[in-house]
Amino acid sequence: MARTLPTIPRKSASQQRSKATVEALLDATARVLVRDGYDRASTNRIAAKAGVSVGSLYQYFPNKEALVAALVARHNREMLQLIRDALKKVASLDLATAMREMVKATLDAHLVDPALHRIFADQVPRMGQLAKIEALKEETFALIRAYLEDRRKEIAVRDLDAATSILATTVEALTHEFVINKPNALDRDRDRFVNEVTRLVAGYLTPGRA
Amino acid sequence: MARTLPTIPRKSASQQRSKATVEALLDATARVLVRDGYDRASTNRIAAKAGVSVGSLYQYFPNKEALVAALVARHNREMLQLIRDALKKVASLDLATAMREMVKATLDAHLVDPALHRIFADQVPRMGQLAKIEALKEETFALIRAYLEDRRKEIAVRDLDAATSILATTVEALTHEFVINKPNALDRDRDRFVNEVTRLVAGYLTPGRA
DNA sequence: AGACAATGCGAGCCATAGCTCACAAATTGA
DNA sequence: TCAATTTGTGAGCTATGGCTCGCATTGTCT
Repeated sequence: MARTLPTIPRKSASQQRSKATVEALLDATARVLVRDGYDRASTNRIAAKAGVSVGSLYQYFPNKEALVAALVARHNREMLQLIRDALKKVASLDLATAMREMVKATLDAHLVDPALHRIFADQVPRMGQLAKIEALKEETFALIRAYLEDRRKEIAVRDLDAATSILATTVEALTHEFVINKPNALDRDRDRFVNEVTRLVAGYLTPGRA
Repeated sequence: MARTLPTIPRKSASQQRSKATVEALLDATARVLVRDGYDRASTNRIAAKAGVSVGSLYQYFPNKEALVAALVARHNREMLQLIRDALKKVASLDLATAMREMVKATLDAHLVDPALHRIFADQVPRMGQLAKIEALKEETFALIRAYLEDRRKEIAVRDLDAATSILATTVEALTHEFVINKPNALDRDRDRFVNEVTRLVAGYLTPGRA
């Protein structure tokens, strides 16, 4: 056999292998969590689903908590990226439009993997490392707060932190509830939802105009 | 010893005894949940704390899930009673005042036992019988919806169900967040909070007036 | 008093799940 | 080629916690 191009170095094959293992474990964790729930998602089951042995699992994650926490982190990164992009795009637009885009982005974020997100919300205990489920909220808070700061003059609110908190919490809670209770919503339903939520928060920030 | 009044019948002493046992178990469950968290709250520990044996525990509750579910139900009953009373009082008042009272009642409800409520929210998995944690929301929904129906003409919303859902979810989420993040809030802080939330929801229902 | 029922007891069974460890296979570098 | 290193394996150890069951105590009724 002609061994073609032996000089081209494969870039760290071993690293590649282990990376794939880690990815497989995270993917399997997500699938098993969704299928069986948090309690029934044993590390043995997850490893089996990933096609690796438990031993390998514990080579990359010190315990079950850390494994799930890593998955949460990955999921939060994906969601947060959408929020970030949306707020970047509307930085220069008016408040009502910006709010609308933020609500839409939040909805999109929740549609990344609703089933998994629901498991996180309903079954994964927020304690220890898992408390970082909340990290998403904190980062979102920072993004929104930065935007509001920019537009401070246009909004009718004294305490910016309080307003940010109200905004972030409200939009998050409403979006979560909507995705859970209307899993089969059509585009039309989603538009209506976005309309209502936008009206709610925009009216709060700028009470003047209807 | 003079056995005084032997003729007066104790009303069903045995029933009384078992009722006390059940109460002790529920109280102990609450305390152990708050102290140790859901996972560490073993039935043995709870029985010990209640001063009864595990066997007695399983005489009144088929399993751990049912035990915690019973506690959740008791807690929800207490909270819901406050909401119910508040809405009954304001049935004839104007919308803004009614909203304010509802927000205040929701806050009071969350202050019944914040630590326990937090455990329910953060650690108790919403599955199986425990899903009834959500029952509180549904009943609150019904109460609010009935009120809004009464005042339909005054509010600027097409879909009453949607409005109710937005209202209930928003107030609940904001109140929850407030109680969690500001556990040592003063009356002054609470008033401010109630003001803001009232403005938010009242502005949503009646966009006309600021 | 005596019998029957209701309630309480708690050592221990059993299933499960997190995690370890001694070993094997793959990969790399020289 | 061959040792050294990285990566993978999975049977099984250990701890834990839900739950049972045979027995004891308390209470009731006649």
